[in-house]
Amino acid sequence: MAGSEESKIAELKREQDASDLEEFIGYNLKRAYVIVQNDFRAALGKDGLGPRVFSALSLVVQFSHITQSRLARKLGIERSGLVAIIDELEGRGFLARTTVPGDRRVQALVPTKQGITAYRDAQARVKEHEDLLLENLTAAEKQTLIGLLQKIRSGEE
Amino acid sequence: MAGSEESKIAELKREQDASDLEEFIGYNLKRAYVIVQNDFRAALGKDGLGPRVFSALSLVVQFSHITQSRLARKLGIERSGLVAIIDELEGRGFLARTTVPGDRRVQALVPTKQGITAYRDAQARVKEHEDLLLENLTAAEKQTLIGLLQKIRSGEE
DNA sequence: TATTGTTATACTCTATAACTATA
DNA sequence: TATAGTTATAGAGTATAACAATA
Repeated sequence: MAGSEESKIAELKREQDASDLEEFIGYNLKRAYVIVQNDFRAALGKDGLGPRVFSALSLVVQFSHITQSRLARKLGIERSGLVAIIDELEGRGFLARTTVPGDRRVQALVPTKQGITAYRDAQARVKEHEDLLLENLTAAEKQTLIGLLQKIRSGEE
Repeated sequence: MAGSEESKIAELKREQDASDLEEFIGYNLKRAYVIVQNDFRAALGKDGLGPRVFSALSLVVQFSHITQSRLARKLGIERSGLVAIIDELEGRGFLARTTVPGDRRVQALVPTKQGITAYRDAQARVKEHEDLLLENLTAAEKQTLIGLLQKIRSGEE
């Protein structure tokens, strides 16, 4: 009877998991990403920073006086797409666009004290949520995962 | 001199990689996903199937006579979002909406011969591209990655 | 000529809500 | 009442192309 029950479960599992799609890295990445992203939004709440805005703020806090062009390159998005993100961060009072003596084209992005505090707070909350979401992964597995994802990313030009 | 050159490279690498963001699974997932997705689109060309449409076709080929509701659930999207995807596949002649005797609400999705052929062809091309893109990962690493991603996915309700 | 920030625009993906026809 | 498919709509996210100011 244990055998028959096992086979029933196995059959169910096969029907659920056997899809060709499961073999594609891309499909698995997408599905996993959606889960983690939803968790991210839950962590920071309805009026909290979105993932893109959070990432931009993170880099501005860490690399004060970075220019928008450099930031866009770091984030892997277009300069034009960054404008709205910086507008939002400036609107929230988390950073300032400052002029740079010697090159009046660029606008160095400088985090405010409030911005730094908000980032530290958000960072802690996202970390906490992510840890809880991924509690069925060991620390070693998480490290392996990050390593493999960065290996994929390392091929980018 | 080798030492000084090494330290310069190390310093550059540190500046590039030291970001807090790199510690987040979500950020790494997103960046890796974008790379693989772009590769996917390159694999199937400008007028080829998009990732979502490919995924839907895959499941219809594999689970013939699946209903739209079941398919949407399998793909993790809303019923309403699936309509345009099925429209496109039907427009390309890759599947047919067929009535089901006994329940006139549902429309069983049946792949055409052309649809099956197109899927097999696309599947092979995507696989080939993905293998090339990820050639710096060993087969074992790819298996590990898929396993870890599915572990994340397994927590979903 | 090239680069920085910007605007305008369009396209993809996705969700929510409401409708219809069935059950 | 509930479900399947559908429509309408809106909001992210992103890219492309063009522009003004500056180098």
